[in-house]
Amino acid sequence: MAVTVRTRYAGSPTGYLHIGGAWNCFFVWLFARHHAGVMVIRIEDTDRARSTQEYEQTILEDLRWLGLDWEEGPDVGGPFGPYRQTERFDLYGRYARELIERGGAYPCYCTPGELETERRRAQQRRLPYRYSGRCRELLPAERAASEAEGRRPAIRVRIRDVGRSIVVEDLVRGQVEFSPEHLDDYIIVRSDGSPLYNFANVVDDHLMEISHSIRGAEHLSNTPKQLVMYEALGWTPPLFAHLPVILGTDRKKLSKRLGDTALRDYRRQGYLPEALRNFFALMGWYPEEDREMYTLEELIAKFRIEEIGRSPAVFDLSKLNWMNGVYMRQMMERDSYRVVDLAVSILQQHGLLPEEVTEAHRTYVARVVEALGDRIKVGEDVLTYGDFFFRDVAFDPAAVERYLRDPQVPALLTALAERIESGDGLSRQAAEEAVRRLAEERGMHSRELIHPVRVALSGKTAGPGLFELMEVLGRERVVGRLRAAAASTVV
RNA sequence: GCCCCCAUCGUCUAGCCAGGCCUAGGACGUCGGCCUUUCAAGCCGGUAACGCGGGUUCGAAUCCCGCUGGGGGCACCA
Repeated sequence: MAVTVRTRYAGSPTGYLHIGGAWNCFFVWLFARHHAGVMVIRIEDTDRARSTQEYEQTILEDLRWLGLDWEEGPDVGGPFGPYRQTERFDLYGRYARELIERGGAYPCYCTPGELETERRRAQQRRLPYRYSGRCRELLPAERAASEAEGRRPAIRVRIRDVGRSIVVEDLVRGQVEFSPEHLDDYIIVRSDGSPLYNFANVVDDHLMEISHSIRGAEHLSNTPKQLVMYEALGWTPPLFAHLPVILGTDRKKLSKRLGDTALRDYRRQGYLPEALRNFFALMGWYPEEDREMYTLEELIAKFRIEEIGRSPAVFDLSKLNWMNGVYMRQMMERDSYRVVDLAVSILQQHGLLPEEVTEAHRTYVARVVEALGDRIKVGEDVLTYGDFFFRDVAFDPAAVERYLRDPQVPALLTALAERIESGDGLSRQAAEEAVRRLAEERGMHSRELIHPVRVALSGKTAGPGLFELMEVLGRERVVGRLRAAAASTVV
């Protein structure tokens, strides 16, 4: 039974794609690729108040950046389109009517205000809220009366009549049983005619012939409601797989509100897509017992949805940082131009390089990157360790306090400046020679000179080797900065 | 409150389904050391977990029950 795997990621454009969504989509994608199936992207924008075109764009962009691709979607089209739910409203209307005809749903004329009152009353009595069921068995005359009042009905699915428990067969969780008495008749179409998630999702998954519905565990409790609809419509539901929820350090579900959970922010800070993917693979799943690093091909080959864990996972930033560093070092060796590209874009973001970079700019950045070496774990480290290559020194007060306060420092810096100035050029060998010789002549340990010089030139106590740093900075700037530091510390 | 899910080091997890191979393995972090002009990187070493209580069994991290804890869901959000 060679069933074609068709799976989908359903994103709602109500904000930037966040880490949890990206992770979810990555697993959906791995599954599709492992089974040589079809990956579909569907935009679930039925919440018109919060959805925007811009967000849809950014979600697609971010997924592409992550390295994912899809055969069908709003931007690439496909045989089951459209792939944007707002463009499928007629479909939902049609199946809502069919559902009513089959007795699986009914119009409900209660207004949001009335329902709110019911809800509050239940709350006061400390009872779990359930819909009163007022519109469940309306006579045609009563409907007409409501219509005459100008009421537009919402549509509710009939769930309370299901006399037996509903079992969800979940690929990662096994069988999960829900008793119908805890389920409620649920609104699937708003009074303005727009569908709600649970309904649109069912209609689309069926029409798009989705074979596997892979989504976050927050949807597990929705599943019985959806199963009721599949059955009422006479449809075969897809296979379900509910992925564990990704938690923040506060042990709460990562959400768009929390900030800094947007994939885009990681991109901006200079994280690498390959590192993110590898890191994602280690959340909720572990391809092998004693290994962390995998190529994409390996992940695709090894991916087995049954092996996914069931417990929520905390997003561990420090592990991501480590892994990004590993990939960064690798890239430095194999494709250093990519690190340069990354550095350039980070510098541009911060206004330290113009929009149009010249070959000379790139060459300079390449030298900086080389000097910084594996201190760059994330793109932004170019700034944290090497901003002074691109702008005036911003002195770290603690560094100044520690290394520039000695009264003999200004004279030393001046003396060094003089020697360097009189030499020609400033290779790292020349720099080293000048520094070491001066130290020797003054009868001091070289590090006693090296530290103050580093602070004078970079403003920091940490960074690339001093002599490389001096070479990249060049004679003129080195001399200027040494003098400037000497002058300001005299005070 | 009700429903559902989950439970191994601080974190990601292996082991659990097919109980002994587990004095519980790996990784991140953290701590110490080496290297070193600083910081990284690298190398070496240490730290740290089967939530609790009952069963079942010769034997339980592994199976069963309860408790506790954590998470998710209960919208005319997705």
